[in-house]
Amino acid sequence: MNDRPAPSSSKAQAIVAEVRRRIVDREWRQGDRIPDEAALAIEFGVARATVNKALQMLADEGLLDRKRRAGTRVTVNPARKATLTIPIVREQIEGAGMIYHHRIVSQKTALAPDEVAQRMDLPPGRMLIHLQTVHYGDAKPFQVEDRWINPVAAPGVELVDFQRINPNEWLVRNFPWLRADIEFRAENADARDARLLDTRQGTALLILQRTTWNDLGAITAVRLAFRPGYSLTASP
Amino acid sequence: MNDRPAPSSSKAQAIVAEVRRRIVDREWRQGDRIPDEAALAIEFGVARATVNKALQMLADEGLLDRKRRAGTRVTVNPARKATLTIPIVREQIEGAGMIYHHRIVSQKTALAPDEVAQRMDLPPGRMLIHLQTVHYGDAKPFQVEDRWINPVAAPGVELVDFQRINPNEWLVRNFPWLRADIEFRAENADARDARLLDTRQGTALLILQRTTWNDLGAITAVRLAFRPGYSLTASP
DNA sequence: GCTTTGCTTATGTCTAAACTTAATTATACT
DNA sequence: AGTATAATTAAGTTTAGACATAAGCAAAGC
Repeated sequence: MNDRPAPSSSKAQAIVAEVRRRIVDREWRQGDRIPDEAALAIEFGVARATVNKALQMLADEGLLDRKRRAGTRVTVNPARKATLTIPIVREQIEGAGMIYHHRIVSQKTALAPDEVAQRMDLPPGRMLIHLQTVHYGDAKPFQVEDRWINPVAAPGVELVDFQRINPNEWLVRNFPWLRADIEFRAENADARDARLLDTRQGTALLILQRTTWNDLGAITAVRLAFRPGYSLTASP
Repeated sequence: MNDRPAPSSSKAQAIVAEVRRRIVDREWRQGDRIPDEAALAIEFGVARATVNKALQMLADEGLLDRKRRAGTRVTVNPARKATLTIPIVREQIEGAGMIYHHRIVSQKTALAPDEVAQRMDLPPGRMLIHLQTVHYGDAKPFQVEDRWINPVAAPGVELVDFQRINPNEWLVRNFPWLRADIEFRAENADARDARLLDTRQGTALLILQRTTWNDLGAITAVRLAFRPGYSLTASP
């Protein structure tokens, strides 16, 4: 129900819960300065480091604002954060109890279009691998993937048989990334999307667009179009 | 470019960076067990607690898997996490240098429809406040909000003048929540969406649906429809 | 062979104490 | 008054040491 790391029962967790309660019950109002770490340490009978850990968690969550010397305040307008897990398609499909398979619709080496080169911070004129893949769950199309891979940052990509392992899994297993851009959007299905996803042109699709980099430059830029009606869940 | 909490320069941060480098450079491969905290503490010349902090950060990020006694391993299939900040509409619009205003299209007390009652975990037959709002940036529609508010969990809601303060801001400032459900979806604009967002019926819209609870029960359930073409950015 | 039991180990958590650093407040100076 | 400077404070970080706990391992028992 709350943060990931938390193994539920620990002094720090208990403090997190209690502070959260005080905020929700409005004992501590938005903008209020709360007692300092030393005071809370005495109140809860723990070391200051433990209070520090608890308050840091709440600050990461966006519920508290902390500044050196100025103290800790309850965030006034918490622009709350949500964490979303971007799963591996296959695991997602199999996790839902369906049979997974994928199909490479097209694979070729091609000049990066301007739009792609720009997204990947590459000079124009680079040759990239272009892959189009459909992922199926129980033989029904689940996701359409349009991917460009940079062989400079992902050496060996030319030799992979993507019929056997899908492009995402191969990349994820072989090229951890340092930085990524992730973007969500809604788009009306074009003719190709519609055909591959077995739906009508114009249907609203959830689009995830992601570009990843390692120390050698952009690894890959991908556009994922989910099947109509798909919804993505985020946890606060 | 990386984690939120990080104050950039600290021993723990340096360790995070170095471990990340070793993973990216494949000195430590996926599935490999890495040296234990004690060994890394000696290697980096710091206390074990410092190594622990650094490795915890990387584990939270999903790059490492840690288990008691079993040691720490590089995650095999990192289902990476992304954080998205759900901003206050007004701040978002003003932050983009536009003039913000909102318009309450309708406000009434009404019986919760089944679908809404279910989403809010409420027994059927509850009276809720139903609000429809359009948020504008420079007089162009930016977001359409369809909201149900539970007066039991948000007492005082009946007395608020939502022409003056928009529903979201009032709620956020007065009723911090404990738990939330957040969901993203794409939908084709219906007639009402199209009219309010000044677009054509059928246009693909990004939809954010969110329900929040405090200790008194569900506070509010809201469906936000963003203007066509809007994209949401997440950071890893 | 299979299961149980206990030992061992790596991480998880906490503590007390120290030092660092940003930011506020007070003070002295112009 | 306005500005520069120093003192103070609260959070940020680190350390060394301790104990807790889950999980792997091996020996003993069935």
